[in-house]
Amino acid sequence: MNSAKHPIQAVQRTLDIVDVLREQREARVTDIADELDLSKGTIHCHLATLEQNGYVVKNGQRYALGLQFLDLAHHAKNRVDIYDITQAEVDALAAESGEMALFTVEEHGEGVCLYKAEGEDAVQTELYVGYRNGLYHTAVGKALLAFMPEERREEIIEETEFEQITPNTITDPDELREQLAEIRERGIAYNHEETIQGLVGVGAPIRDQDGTLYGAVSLIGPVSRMEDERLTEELPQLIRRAVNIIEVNITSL
Amino acid sequence: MNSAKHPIQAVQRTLDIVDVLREQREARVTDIADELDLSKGTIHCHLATLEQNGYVVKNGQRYALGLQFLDLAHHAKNRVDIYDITQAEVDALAAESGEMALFTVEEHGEGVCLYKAEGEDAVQTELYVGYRNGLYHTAVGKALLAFMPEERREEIIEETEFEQITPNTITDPDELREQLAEIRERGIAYNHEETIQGLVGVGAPIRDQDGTLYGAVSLIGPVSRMEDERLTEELPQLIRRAVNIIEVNITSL
DNA sequence: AGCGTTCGTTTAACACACCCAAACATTTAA
DNA sequence: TTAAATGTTTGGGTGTGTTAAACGAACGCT
Repeated sequence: MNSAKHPIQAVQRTLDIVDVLREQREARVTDIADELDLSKGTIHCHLATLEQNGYVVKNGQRYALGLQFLDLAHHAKNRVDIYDITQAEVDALAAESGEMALFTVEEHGEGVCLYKAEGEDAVQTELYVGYRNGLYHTAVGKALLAFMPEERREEIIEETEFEQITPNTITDPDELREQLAEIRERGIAYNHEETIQGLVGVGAPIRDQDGTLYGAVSLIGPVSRMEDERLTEELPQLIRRAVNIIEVNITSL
Repeated sequence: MNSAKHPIQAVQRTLDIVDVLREQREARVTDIADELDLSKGTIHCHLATLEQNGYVVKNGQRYALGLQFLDLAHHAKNRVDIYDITQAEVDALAAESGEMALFTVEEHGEGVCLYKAEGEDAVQTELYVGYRNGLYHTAVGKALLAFMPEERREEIIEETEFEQITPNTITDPDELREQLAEIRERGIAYNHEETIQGLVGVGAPIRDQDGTLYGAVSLIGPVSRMEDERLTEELPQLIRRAVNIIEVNITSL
């Protein structure tokens, strides 16, 4: 009996091994065997298979993720049609504002950063291309939630485990729903130190004429620079302009 | 009897499926089943396992690579210690020269592009981060070959299948060995339209004091701009400076 | 040097997990 | 409404992945 509830064991083991390598950067056969509670022989076979395919490299006894994943990442990214167009505009946003600019899409109910550009004064964060975030506590996330089909939104909110990351993080589904309604009216979403203390974000969704949601862009920076009319006027204006250019270009795809 | 010669079948199948998705961007169960000559049920189970882990997404009937690979790519990249340092210098190279600048490392006997930066007049190529190239026909590739341990070099040359990509491509192992000796003396490697007609490259290796090879950087541009003393003096000078800065920084790791 | 430890790798055999074919469900086309 | 083509589920047989144990290689130690 195989189905979604019964994943293929051998494949799942391989993915678990990959996950260990992702977290550890380097690991030996024994380390992984201990970690996953499997025999050394098993781990060895899996690693050999992965290595043959370029997904794993070994120097001496240490195994690590292979660069073949870069190729897959490239192809996964280019599946998103608007990637190229958006990249240029996010660069522009970063340059104009001096802050860090991000392009994020939704996948499996989470936000995935697809591109980031650093302006001159950009904050340094651990955020990287591929980083996954809960949608409920970021500017892009709320922008995405606000403008996706209601059905999908409720599905995601239902499955979300709200976590109090900072004092400002929204942990009540109904409070979130209220904010999302406001965002739909305003067209702009904010993150008031809900993810990291001292960090504020402004974001907006990217949609085509039919209202189909493609992703969202945002600017993030320190609370000291993100206040008053810069936060309520200047930056939203920059973002609106960028989103507009992207949306115009969607039609010509 | 399991060993490197007998990879785990189920895992290999999953990797084959991923490979199909890489090439096709989108595929249905039946497409993949036909392509790999496996039953639909089998493909379905594999895809379900991959989807549960975020490595595959499906809209309707169509399956595609998931963005989880971006995360793995990030971690695979950051395994290369000098990535951060090099990135900044490659950016500088691109800005100073106006051409396209690349950072490449060797893996499994091939060159893998880890970072690219586009100068103002940069040529547009299909080359992307993660792109794999034969070492024998690129500037970075020859720079890597020239300065790696002789044993490894011969091992790679032995396994290489030389292909006449352009009229200028080197297809004779001994001719390659001669060029590599010159490159070792000069410290600079060239690609004279050996990969793409009209495209010229200049590259140099990155090494530490012990002579350990870390990777190589290069500038590539149209033959019309890559001639005379710009090719023999100006660009090599830029590259030497960049490499030097990187090499100095290696010590402080 | 020689021993002991600690790895990775190989081996053979058994349990069971994967694959298939076919039935079912679901969508698309006519 | 019917028909065709697709995704999904099922159960059973076989070939395969797992394991434990033995082997070999590479250290570090006294």
